[in-house]
Amino acid sequence: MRGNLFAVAVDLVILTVRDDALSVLLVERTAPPFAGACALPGGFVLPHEDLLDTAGRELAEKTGLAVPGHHLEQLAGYAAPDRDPRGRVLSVGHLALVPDLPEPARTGRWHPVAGLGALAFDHAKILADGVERARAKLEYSTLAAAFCPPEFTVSQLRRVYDAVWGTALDPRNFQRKVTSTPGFLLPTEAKVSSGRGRPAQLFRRGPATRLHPPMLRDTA
Amino acid sequence: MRGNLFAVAVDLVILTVRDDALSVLLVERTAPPFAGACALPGGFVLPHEDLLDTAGRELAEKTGLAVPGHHLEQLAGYAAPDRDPRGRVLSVGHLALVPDLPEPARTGRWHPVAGLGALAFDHAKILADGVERARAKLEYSTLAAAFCPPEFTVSQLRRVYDAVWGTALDPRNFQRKVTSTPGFLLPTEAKVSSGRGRPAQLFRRGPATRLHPPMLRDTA
DNA sequence: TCAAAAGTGTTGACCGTACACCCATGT
DNA sequence: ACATGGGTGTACGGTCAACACTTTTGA
Repeated sequence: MRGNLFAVAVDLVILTVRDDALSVLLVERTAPPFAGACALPGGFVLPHEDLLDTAGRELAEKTGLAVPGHHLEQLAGYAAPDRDPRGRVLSVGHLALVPDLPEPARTGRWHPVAGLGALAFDHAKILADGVERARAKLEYSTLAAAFCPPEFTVSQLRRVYDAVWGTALDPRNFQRKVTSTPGFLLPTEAKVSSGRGRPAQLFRRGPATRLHPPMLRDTA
Repeated sequence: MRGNLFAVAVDLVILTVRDDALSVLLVERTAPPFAGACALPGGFVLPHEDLLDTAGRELAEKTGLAVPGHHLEQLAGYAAPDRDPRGRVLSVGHLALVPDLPEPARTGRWHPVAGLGALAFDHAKILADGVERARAKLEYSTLAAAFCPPEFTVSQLRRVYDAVWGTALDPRNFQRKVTSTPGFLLPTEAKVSSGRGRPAQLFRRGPATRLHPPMLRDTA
């Protein structure tokens, strides 16, 4: 078998919406290269693991979140010859969408993706790809609900769209759109009053995964 | 640097439309494992290469096509621990869309993707992902033209959609849709008469890359 | 009573589908 | 003349953006 050998790592773009801002979990590097810089959390693939296993393990280690029930998908492979000064490392980027959490226990901090500084390695590129994937997927899937807690209101869901897209969607049309898509939102008995105004119906995620027709984002 | 080492390969899903059938270029394996079985063309990443370099080199070797001017994109990484009996091999699948060619010179043969037998390794999965990606991209991009020769008619383009999607789109509405999308098709001076009927206008690919609004495929 | 947020009704514009119809060519 | 495929016109129906309007709460 010809070909030189690579170390294979998995890096995670873990996104959430905090304070109406799309945010990513970053860790600070303590060892060279790029010591002191921010980086995506990640790690090497162990002998018995498939890529998604490694990604799920890293997600659990960094956030305490179990993989089933949280969205995790592969983004792409990154293998530029000089991307790691230590040698030939191929990294497989992954995208995770999680609800807003208390500050993660172990390591890492949330950073709004807007106005972020330089990142270690080619992680800025991986992050950009992840953000772009997330933006695109909200259009034609029900994935926005992955950013919400188990029970949420239509307003919370709309704030997710507005944060990810930088839009200001019309609350009335948005309401009709999502509630009239079969299987997107399951109504619960409960209502919740968030300070002012009429209390909102609480919903759970439904079984639907595709959004037909898609949500349009040009209402910037 | 911890982690065990991988050999890294690139496998190509090279699709075309031949005789109104979506077809893929496959090579027959001569050496074990899977000797005698069909497989996607591919090869190992060389020391100085990035992934797309390797994919472009393989595409040129197998089809004689130059990379600039032909669509080539990464699909995903595949790294199940037991996917190659020789050891730990990570393969990065790539998707190429090419016009109908004379039977490729060196090696490999075109096979319609419908009713294909078993493939070596996990190549059936990679192929399925590539086909699905191609199907999805025709909806919202002008990529269908990548399956056509430099000059083509609206009918040829429609046959691409029908072959990839298994649809029978309405020729009249299709015509209006593609000709009214700015930058999709550039009219040329020439017309061509394909045996019977009124000669058709010849077009070239335009600069547009997105299709807005998307082409819909439910007219099965 | 007022402000604010949740939710419903309605209208006009746009787009996709379906299909009638005309155009240009080979036999 | 006729069949065949290229291309245009048009009417119907669905969806979306915009916005008036009602409902339900806290202050």
